[in-house]
Amino acid sequence: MPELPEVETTCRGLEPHLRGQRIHAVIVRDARLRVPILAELAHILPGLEIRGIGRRGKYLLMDCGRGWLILHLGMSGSLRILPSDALAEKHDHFDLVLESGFCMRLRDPRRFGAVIWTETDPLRHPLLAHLGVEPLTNDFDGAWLYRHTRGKKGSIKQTLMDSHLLVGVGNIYANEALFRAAIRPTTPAGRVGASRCDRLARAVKDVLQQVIAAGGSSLRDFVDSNGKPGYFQQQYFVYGRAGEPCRQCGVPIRLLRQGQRSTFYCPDCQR
DNA sequence: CGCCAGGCCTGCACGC
DNA sequence: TGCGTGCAGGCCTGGC
Repeated sequence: MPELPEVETTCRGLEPHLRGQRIHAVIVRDARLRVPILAELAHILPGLEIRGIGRRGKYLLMDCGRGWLILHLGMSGSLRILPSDALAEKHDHFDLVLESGFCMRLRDPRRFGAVIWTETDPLRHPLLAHLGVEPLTNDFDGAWLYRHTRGKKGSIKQTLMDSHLLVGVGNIYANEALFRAAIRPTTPAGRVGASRCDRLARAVKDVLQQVIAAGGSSLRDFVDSNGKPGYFQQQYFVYGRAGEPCRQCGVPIRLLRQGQRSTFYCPDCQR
C-alpha cells in the first residue's frame, strides 16, 4: 500500500468532499476483500451523515454517527472522488454514493484492502486495538525507540516495520529512514544505541513528513483522491536502487532479503 | 514462464 | 505451562 504518507494524503484529499455529506447509496461490486464487505452496508449507510474522517496507522476512519467505516488500502488500494455516474472500471469494488452527486470509489486490484463497519469505538476494533505509536506525534522520539527496542534481537528494519510497535512505516520508508540515519538494516534492534535511536526516530519523522508535504508519494500507481498521480519523481536514496551508486558516496547499493521483503542499503554509509 | 511488488494477519516452532 | 518472539505462508492481480 500506500504507506502512511499516502494514507494521510488520501485522508486530507477526501475530507472536504466527505465532511457533512449525507450518504445516498452504497454499491458493492465485489465484496471479496481481505475482510469481506458486509452486504448489509447497503441498508445501514444510506441516510447517514459523514461527520468526519481521520486516520490511525494506515486505517482510514469515517465517522458516520451511528457507527464507523474503517477502510484499509492493502497493497494496491486507492480512494477517489468521482461524479457518481462515472463508469466503473475493473477492480472498482466499492462506491459510497453521496447526496452531492459525487461518490467515493475504492479501487483495489489485489484485494488486500478492507471496508469494515463497526458500531463501537473503532480504536477498540481487533484490527486497530493493538496498533503501535503514531510516528508523527510527540509520543514517538529517540528515547521512546530506545526504550522499546531494548533486548530485541530482531533486525532494526523489521522492528521498524512492526505495526504493533510503530505504525505507518512500510518497506520503502523503512529502507529510506535507515539510510538517512546511517544504520545497517540488519543490526539487531537491541544493539542500536541511544544516539542512533535519536537519529533514526528523527529520520522516520523527516521521511514521512517530507512525502506528505510533497502531496503523496512515490508509488508508481498511487493516485490521490482527485485521481492525480502522486509525486513519483521523488528520489529515493536506496529503495529500488540495487547496484546503482549511492547518492552520497558512490558505492553500489546492495540488496538483500529480510522477512521476505527487499532491503536496500549502502554498505559504506550504513554501519 | 517465473518472479516481483506498497501490507498484514495467522499459525507454527522455539526459547526462556 | 505459558508467554513473547520470530519466521513462513497466505491472500490476490498485474507488470516485467
